[in-house]
Amino acid sequence: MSQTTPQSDKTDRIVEQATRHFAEHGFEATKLSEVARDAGVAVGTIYLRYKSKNELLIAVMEAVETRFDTALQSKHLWEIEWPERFGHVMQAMFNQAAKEQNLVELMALVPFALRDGYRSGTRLRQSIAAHIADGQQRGQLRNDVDPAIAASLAHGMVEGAMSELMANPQADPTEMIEELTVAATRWLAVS
Amino acid sequence: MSQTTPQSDKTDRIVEQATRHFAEHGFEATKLSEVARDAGVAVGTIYLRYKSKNELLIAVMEAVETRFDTALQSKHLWEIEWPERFGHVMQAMFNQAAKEQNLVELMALVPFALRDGYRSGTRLRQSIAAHIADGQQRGQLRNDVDPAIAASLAHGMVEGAMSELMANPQADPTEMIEELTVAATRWLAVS
Amino acid sequence: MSQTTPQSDKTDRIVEQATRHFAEHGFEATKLSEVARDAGVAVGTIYLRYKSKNELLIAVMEAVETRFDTALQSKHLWEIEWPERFGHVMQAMFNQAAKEQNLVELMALVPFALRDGYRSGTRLRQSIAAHIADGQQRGQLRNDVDPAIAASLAHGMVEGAMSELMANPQADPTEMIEELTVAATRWLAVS
Amino acid sequence: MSQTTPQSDKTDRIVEQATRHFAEHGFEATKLSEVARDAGVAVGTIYLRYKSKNELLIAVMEAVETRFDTALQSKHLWEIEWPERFGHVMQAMFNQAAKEQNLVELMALVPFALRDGYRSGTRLRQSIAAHIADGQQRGQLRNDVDPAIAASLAHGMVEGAMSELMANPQADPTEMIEELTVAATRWLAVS
DNA sequence: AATGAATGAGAGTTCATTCAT
DNA sequence: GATGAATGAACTCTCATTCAT
Repeated sequence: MSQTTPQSDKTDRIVEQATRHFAEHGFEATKLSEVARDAGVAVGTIYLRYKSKNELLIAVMEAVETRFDTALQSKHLWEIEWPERFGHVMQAMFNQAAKEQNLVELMALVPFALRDGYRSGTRLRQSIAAHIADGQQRGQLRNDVDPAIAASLAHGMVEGAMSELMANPQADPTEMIEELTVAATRWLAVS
Repeated sequence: MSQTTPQSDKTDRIVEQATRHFAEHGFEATKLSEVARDAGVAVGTIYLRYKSKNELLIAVMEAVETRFDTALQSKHLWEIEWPERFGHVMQAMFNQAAKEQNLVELMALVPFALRDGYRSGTRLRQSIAAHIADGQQRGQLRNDVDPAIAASLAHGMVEGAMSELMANPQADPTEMIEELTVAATRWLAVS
Repeated sequence: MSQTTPQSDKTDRIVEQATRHFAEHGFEATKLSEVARDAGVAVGTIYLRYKSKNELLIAVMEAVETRFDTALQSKHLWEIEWPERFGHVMQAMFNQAAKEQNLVELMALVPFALRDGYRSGTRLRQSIAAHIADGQQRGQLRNDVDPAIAASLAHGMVEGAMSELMANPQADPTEMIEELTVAATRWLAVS
Repeated sequence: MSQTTPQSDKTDRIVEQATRHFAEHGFEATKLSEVARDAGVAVGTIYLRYKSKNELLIAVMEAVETRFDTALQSKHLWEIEWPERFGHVMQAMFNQAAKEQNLVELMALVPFALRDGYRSGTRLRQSIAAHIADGQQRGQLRNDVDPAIAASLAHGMVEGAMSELMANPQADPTEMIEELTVAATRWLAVS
């Protein structure tokens, strides 16, 4: 089903290594020569696919957001009732954030590199907003809250939890997810 | 009353301009030559005070955190009852975050530049945690929540709100603060 | 017969110009930008070959020593009997020293730049010591002198002669070589 | 007899520390701020006495040469007969060179820093030449050698010996002085 | 399409020198 | 005379980007 031409193979390896380097060292400290070396291609090959380092970063960030999105749009998730769904949504975001590790931090960095052309997190917040709107339509979430605003606050809470976890490695992830769920439920569920 | 030696004068201008440049362009894109020029000093003068660009960034971040801290520790704030205090704390953080603009984003960036020696946001989260603990002691906030966790989630929410505001300039700050307050109240106030 | 790839071509020009600049201005006063310009390459090209200015100096010094060495190890020289060989050895060192001009002075400078990793003159002194040992084995030179010590004194004498010649341009090189030869012969030849 | 005003006191300390720093780190790597600090004066004070770093180096080198000179012109030395005097002259130069350590190397460096205005070693070679001329007048040294040339070769030999000693710390100074004396005697003494 | 040697603009940093106090 | 904070020119080194092969 999925075609793997030699080209797409290289593209995949480039994005994979770029993701790793951006996550580990940040944007500026990532050297295209090292990305190329680790991807097993020549520097020039990267430039056949992306016009600049900036564009490569955009491609990486879009891939990250797509993965978040996919996690949030799994059919299974949309079938769960509220407020139980909170736990699952939080868990999904959290899992993804944990996998992507520093890329979550990196997303905050993008605006500096690319004042224009890229607004990180937008798609992600839209997916969360869609979940919340769904809950409102089902009458299971309070409808006195703008889904977009609720989504950005919820997104911020997950990032806050990740941030605490990174600053404080002995914190307990399970406890944090639970607290996230409790907070969201009290705040948004119909009483 | 307040002493202003020529030295401290220059230091102030350097930190002020560095803050502005870091906030507007990020760490790497900030040029010390421009910071110096805008502060009205020579590049070398910066180096009399800070051993490196990294150290200058640390100084800037510490000043930012101090300002947040000061806002959160105003005596007046600590005299307000809960859950009303939520509104004022949120407002205070929000005001400060709005003033510091992109520095909030920058705080997420620091770890890449200075993987060690600096953990941004820690002091700020501790101040919030102190407020929450205070509310618990007064019996006005639920005490089944760890203040440290609650603080990081609350901090995240404010950042999420700021992020939304920057991505979406026609969003209404007043509405966001209100929503922040409502969310925190439902989540943490004793019912 | 002799392969000249574009790369080795550039390397040669870089070393050639670096040699000239180091010799004319010393280590610190040599500007890589000027070396690059005179070699007809970009600064970055130098750094593709040498990790730092220090490494470039080492490469230059090694090339100088190699040239001295080659001059002293010419098969023809080793076939001459003692004490006649003194004249030829002295002449060879002297010619080389005259060609390399200030690089001889530069060799004394290296230790400051590279306290470690490079000991200049060592190979040269070893070559001279080999000649002297050869004369002793043939029974044509006194064998109550340690060849290593004799080599360092002889080497010093040549440098002293060069030094005099540079301080005092109207001195006569031929006379100095003759005097060097006489001194060495009286000192080391079996009577 | 010798007046020690506060000024000359400071001058002495400046030259003393400058000597140490130049000897230990070379010309370029010597920082006037450190010299000043170690001499217990302000940087500006150095500039009240010397117009530039170059001039300070000249002052240091002149002081070094003066010390060598003084050692070679001690009345006692001039009363010794030849060829015995060789041993004492060699010893005197050697002692001084050992004390001044790297300054001997530094003397070779001066020409780069000060292409004009200073020719190092000249006075020293003149003092040696005077000794040799004295031996010739007394009929105790061969007079078929130009004292100036002989002096430069002899000077070179001592530097060669020092150089060997620095490159090869387990070499025996006593043996080297002895060898220096033997060489000079065979070369220059009337048979 | 792929390569990777070459480019060169640009930044952080240092430190001799000055001069107001 | 003495100070030392301030200056700013100048250097080494990096790395995104290009392009001949």
